[in-house]
Amino acid sequence: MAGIRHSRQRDAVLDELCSRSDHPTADELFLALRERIPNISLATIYRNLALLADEGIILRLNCDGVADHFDATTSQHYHLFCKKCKKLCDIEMPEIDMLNSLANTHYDGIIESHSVTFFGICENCHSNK
Amino acid sequence: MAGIRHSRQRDAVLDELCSRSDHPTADELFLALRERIPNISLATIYRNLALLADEGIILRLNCDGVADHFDATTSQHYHLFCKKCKKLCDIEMPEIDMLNSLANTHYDGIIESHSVTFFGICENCHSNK
DNA sequence: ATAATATCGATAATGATTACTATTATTAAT
DNA sequence: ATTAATAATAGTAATCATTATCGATATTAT
Repeated sequence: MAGIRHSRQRDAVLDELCSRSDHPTADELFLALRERIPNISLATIYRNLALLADEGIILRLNCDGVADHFDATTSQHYHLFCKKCKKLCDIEMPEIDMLNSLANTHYDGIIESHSVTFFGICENCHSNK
Repeated sequence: MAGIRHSRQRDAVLDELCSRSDHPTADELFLALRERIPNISLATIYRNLALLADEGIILRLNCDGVADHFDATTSQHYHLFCKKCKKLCDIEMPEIDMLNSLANTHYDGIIESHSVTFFGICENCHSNK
């Protein structure tokens, strides 16, 4: 929150995102936030999510085709996209640093970072089977 | 091409994609293909790319926010998104099988596959520095 | 050659996201 | 606390990638 202005709407966006463990889309946040702030605009949600993501305060999760999801947990973790419930779930595991160096041994460019998404079945769907 | 019908347009889409080493978007293919087939429709490109991807004949590459890219090389390789030229480049390296098993040791669901994208600077941009 | 079926081109529709604008709120400086 | 400068808001229009629709045309199995 370094040097970022505060507004009721901006604070509410971050607050709502921090309070949930799922990874809502802008539209899902919109539905939740209009309970508190009835006339909040969807554009305001998008604007603030973009700003917070640019500042590194939240994460923007891009999962193919569908709307972006957002995550207030910026500490190291990975995500799994469950093919049953179609949700993004957290996988807490240390960063796989060797991926970058491994790629570098096969490539003459500069590998700076990577993004990994796992696919399969989440804990919930698996245990409720 | 098991059991798939052929048409001038469909063959041309696959042909064009196979002939290039970049990873064009539907629109980029559209621009190239209308040289050969002046009245080809953008919808036809999209329709055939979707079909070919569903059949596993080509790959759909989803890179955040922007239009999907397509790749006729389905053999194992990874991609790097170059922050200088903003292009997707191939990284030829064997599949990192241990990623799935590593994730499984940290997670109680079922990890079936993963997708990795690297970020950095491609060979071209790096050597032309 | 014919009938059944898939594909085509053209374009409208959709869904996610961004841009625009007049109004309102927040901040920094008096 | 007032004020001036600046940023954020709501509401909505616009954009961009992609998909759906539909009547006309092409492809395939018979």
